Amino acid sequence: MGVAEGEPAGRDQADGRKLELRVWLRMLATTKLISQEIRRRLRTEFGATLPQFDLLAQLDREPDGLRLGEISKRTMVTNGNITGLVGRLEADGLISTETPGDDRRVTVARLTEAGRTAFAEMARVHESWLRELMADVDPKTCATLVGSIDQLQRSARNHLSEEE
Amino acid sequence: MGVAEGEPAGRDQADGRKLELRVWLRMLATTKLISQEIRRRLRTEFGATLPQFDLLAQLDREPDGLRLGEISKRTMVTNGNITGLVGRLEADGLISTETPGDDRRVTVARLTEAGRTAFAEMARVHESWLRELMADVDPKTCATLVGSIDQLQRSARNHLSEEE
DNA sequence: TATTGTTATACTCTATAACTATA
DNA sequence: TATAGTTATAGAGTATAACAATA
Repeated sequence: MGVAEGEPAGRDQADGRKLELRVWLRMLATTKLISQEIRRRLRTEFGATLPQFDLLAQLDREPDGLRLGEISKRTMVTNGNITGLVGRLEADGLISTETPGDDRRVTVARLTEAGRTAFAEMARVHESWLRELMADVDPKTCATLVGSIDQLQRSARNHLSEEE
Repeated sequence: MGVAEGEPAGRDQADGRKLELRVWLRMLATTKLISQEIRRRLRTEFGATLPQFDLLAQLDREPDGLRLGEISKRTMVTNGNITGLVGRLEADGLISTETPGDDRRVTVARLTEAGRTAFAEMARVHESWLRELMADVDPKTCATLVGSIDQLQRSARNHLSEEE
């Protein structure tokens, strides 16, 4: 979890047994490092949190809005906590909610015009932060990473506790 | 942030401009997916949290213990919050603290015997979880990932806000 | 009965700043 | 004055479970 691994770099290939652990520890540390920086900047520049940004990003690509349960799945935030997140964003005027159809249990959230405008700017700046933070990464490495991480994500999904 | 990217997979290489963003979003989502699972298991099996596990792991590789400030750096947890973490772990009997030298400002934490035993078991099981979750990942991909993520971490470190 | 979402709760993490004691 | 760590505080995240309304 921590940054320092405290082990020589040369034996990465040799010691295959703990390779998964090494990948995970590095990934966790790196993600923590970057996400702390991104969270800090989101807060100071936009007064937003990462889960809020994530939620807005999901709605931004769905002009018709999303049901709260679907938002919960996509953001990996539990239903009960979506209620609070949506409440805060609605209070800020960035999203609105409605019950669109006949099923009165359903709530759909979507971006307001103000929310769409605000998110566009946030996304633009956010992307530039990532380019900046990853400036020293070889583009080929970058391209490889996308696929490798996808593979990792699929594997993890397949082996979560007892489902599907 | 979210899991679904909602874009066709084929253009990863073509659209180089947003490659950094794509890497980051996938990495964040994957890390969240896995760490939620790991946190859940740590809690149910050992009553521990991820930051606690991280702290214990740092102490496990330092038989002489670590100063709190050093723990703070390695775990990327602020000084003020280390106090609380250390307090909880000490209350559980897993670590002990002392002022070893003449400088009475310094506090060093180290694993107790019980803590070392408990962590050994936690680490063993934790490693098996990772092997399980990453079972479908090609070993070569795994080996590549270690280096790629290291490169990414170094880049991010170099471009954090105004330091070093 | 199952589903959608809300409420309630408890705990932890996260971040900041002011503070104490020591050097 | 600078450093090591503590205390205080505020706000969010995280997880669980019980619950209401609807289907």
